[in-house]
Amino acid sequence: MRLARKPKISRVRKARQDRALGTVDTILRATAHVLVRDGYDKASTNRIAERAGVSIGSIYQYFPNKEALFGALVERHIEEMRGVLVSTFADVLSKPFPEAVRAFVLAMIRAHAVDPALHRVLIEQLPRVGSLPLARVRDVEADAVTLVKTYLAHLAESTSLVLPKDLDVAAFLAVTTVEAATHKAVLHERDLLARPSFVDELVDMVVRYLLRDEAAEKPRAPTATATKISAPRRRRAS
Amino acid sequence: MRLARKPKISRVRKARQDRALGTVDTILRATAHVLVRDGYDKASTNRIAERAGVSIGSIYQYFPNKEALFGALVERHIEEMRGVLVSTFADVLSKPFPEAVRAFVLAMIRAHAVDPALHRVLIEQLPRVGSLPLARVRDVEADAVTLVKTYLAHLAESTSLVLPKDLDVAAFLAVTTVEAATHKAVLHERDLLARPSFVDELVDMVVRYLLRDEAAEKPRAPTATATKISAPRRRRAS
Amino acid sequence: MRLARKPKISRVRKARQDRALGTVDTILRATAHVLVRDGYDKASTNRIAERAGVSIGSIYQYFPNKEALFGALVERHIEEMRGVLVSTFADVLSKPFPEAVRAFVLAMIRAHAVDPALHRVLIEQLPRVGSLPLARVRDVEADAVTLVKTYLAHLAESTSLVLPKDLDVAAFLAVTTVEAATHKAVLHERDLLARPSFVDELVDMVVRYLLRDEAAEKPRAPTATATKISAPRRRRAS
Amino acid sequence: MRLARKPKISRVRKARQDRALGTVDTILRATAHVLVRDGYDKASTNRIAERAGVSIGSIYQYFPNKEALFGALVERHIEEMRGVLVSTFADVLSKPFPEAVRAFVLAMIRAHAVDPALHRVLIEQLPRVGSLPLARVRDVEADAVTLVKTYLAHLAESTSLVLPKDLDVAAFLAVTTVEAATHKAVLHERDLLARPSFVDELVDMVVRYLLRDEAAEKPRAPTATATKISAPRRRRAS
DNA sequence: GATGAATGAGGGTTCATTCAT
DNA sequence: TATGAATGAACCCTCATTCAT
Repeated sequence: MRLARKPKISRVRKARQDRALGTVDTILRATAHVLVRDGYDKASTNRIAERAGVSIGSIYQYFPNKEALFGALVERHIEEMRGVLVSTFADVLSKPFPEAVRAFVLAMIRAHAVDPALHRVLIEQLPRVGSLPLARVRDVEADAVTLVKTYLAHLAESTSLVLPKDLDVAAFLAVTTVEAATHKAVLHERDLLARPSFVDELVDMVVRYLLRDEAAEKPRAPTATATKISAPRRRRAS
Repeated sequence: MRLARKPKISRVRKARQDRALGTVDTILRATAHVLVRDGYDKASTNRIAERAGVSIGSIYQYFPNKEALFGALVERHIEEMRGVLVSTFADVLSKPFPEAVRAFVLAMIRAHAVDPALHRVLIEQLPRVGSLPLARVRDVEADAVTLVKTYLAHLAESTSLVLPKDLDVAAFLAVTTVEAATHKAVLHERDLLARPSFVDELVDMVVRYLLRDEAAEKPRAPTATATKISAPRRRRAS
Repeated sequence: MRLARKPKISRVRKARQDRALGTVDTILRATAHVLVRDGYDKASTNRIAERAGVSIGSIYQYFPNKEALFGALVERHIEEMRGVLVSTFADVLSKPFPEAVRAFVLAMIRAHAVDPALHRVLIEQLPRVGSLPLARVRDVEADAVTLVKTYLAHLAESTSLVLPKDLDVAAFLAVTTVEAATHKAVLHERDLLARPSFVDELVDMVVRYLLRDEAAEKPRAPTATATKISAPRRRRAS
Repeated sequence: MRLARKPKISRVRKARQDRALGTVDTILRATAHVLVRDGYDKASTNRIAERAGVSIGSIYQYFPNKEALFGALVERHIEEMRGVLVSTFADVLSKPFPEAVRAFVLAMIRAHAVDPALHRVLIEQLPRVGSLPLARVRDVEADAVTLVKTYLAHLAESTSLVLPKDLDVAAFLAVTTVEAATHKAVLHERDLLARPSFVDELVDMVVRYLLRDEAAEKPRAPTATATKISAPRRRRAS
């Protein structure tokens, strides 16, 4: 007979560790932990409360329901990722093109590295029926697309670079490509990700795509470095 | 004991419609329908049975449990997509390079167009904890990567085309890019997808990436295939 | 996906073996087999039908419902046991007392040996809520008690044997003791049952109880061995 | 979601009655009640919860599953019976033999009288497939057999009493006989049980069996204990 | 008769949520 | 505020029974 015994010793200790943190934070951490450890299906509110070292009632003190709880976690995770992205974007804009792309790629990788395990459960297991996780991710991606498009439009106007004509599509492809490659690599192809060529190739791909070279027509254009240099030069030469 | 069952006219009519189809097929269709209409969390076996116009027992006559039911649906969907892909791949191999890429892209779009709504729920909502759904999708993608890599290796040997050095990464990027762009466009960016430039740009991106032109340096290198010609011109002269 | 495949080859073969038997008999055998092999909880009508090599419909052709099916099996088993008992009882009546007891004990053991495995499931697992198994067993035991009582009464009248005064209780105790000891030994104490002393002791117990010795009054009655000998001698001494 | 719950007056009142008792106790009582009233097959967890005046969830708060629930009930019942038995056994050991037997028989009757109706369902209807109910009963009986055997061995050594040679069988028969007779009488033959002769006869049977009188052969053998004396003497003088 | 696909009431169990303390 | 026992709708699944063929 299993009576409700509570040898919650370890639980209590764990909870104490987080004592400094607010209860909300403790709950959110526990949510992430349980989600990663046990998967979405097993992540019941009771289990989360247990892990957090608080009573189930306390969860409902701060979150109206389970969806809101997961929503807050998603929001928080997305914001962390966005933070990494944004802090990088800042100086991306001022860099010469190929370097900007590389910075963008690295930022994306860094963003995905914030908490890959959590990211994975969030993306793969959370029910996306409501408007929760995936929708928020899409929002972020949409933001990125807009940003990139703006950046490209700016480039096109202020430099002589030759860019794809349909900037909507171009920005979409650039962002989608970098995000998808990064995402898949971080989650499922760690060995590919580890190769130096991974970033190089990904950057190369995006640069080659976005940057159309006029150089072909002007064979002698001496470019110091491969990618970086050629690009600028290419623009509306004629 | 089964007493007078309530008429449930629509249910009966629905059932009669599908009478010609096997029960298994009816159930699978209902599963897809409910999944798309109500989302995974609401797709209970009882709801599916109701939609199928069969009793809950009939589902368990053909599927040992719910997971197997969804598994069968995933399998079926994946096979349909794979069918589209494979039937296209056949002649891809014999085509000159850029056309091969275009064929590949179109095949991927067509594959995703088989049942986009279902594809979406399957990808986004099915719990990927078991081994079924996502794993199967990854299998297919892994197959695609292998195929592409083989194809590229073959190209590199039998032609004078210059390809990326790290073919593992190259194949991964090519497949991931095309799949991701296609997937996202089909599911969430129908207006981008509708533009003629979408395919053009996607093809362009992949071709520009995979194909490095030596022609610039070796103007006379006359390559028979169309492949060489278009791309070549692009690269940096110096 | 588990479709209703029917590689019922072995099933069919099994069924053929019983082809000579009537369908009812085949079903009853299958019922016993499944009951013994899988236990009551797993003995579903479908499983029984499968084992019998007939369709589930055929069972309902011959038995109105599951209870009736098990009822028939119980009836049959009880009758077999009763047959063994009765055929023994016939000559018990004419035997001198201690031998009669021994014959009775042996008959009981033989009766329980008819199909111990089946007997066990029937006794231990069949729901006795209705009036089915246990009730029938009790009927048989009640019959036995009556028989024994009659026998004892007859003995008391026609001989000078001294018997317990309360023949109701005496008969009850005698039958209960022999049945219980036999039952438990056959089902759970095979090693005790195998000892020669088992039967000897059981017979001894009953004889000592039923037969009160006049010897006490006749101190010199020299009995060679303790139990065995004293008893016989006791017989119609007067 | 829990909307306005229906009054269910009796349920509430019943619940209030037991409010003092722990929920576990209430559930266990309800289980026993339903088991006795409706039989095992009808004793669904929902029915038990209803009877207990608690929600079905409360059952699962304290018992991991249905088997554990019944297991706890069996355990509890067995312990109660064992308690009665043990408290009696204490002074059995110090008593002269026939009185010890009588005490044993009375203890067994008292033990079976703890809750005969429950005892009956537990013994007759609980599926003994798992390891719980029947196994536990057998454990108790095995303990009794061991105890009795030890007691007899002690007697044989420390007194001049003549006992059966095979003490394994003797102890088995003694315990089985007393248990079976008691069990059947309590459950199905209340009128026999009510007769004073019932206990007398049962005690008589066991004593006669276990105790072999040397007195016959050795008239003068004066045995201190009451045992020897009573037995012989018992026979009808006339 | 025989078949077996289909039926659906009902069983055990889970877990988000409430509320008296 | 915090607690956690209690709640009960709903889920997945089983299986005795039916009936059109």
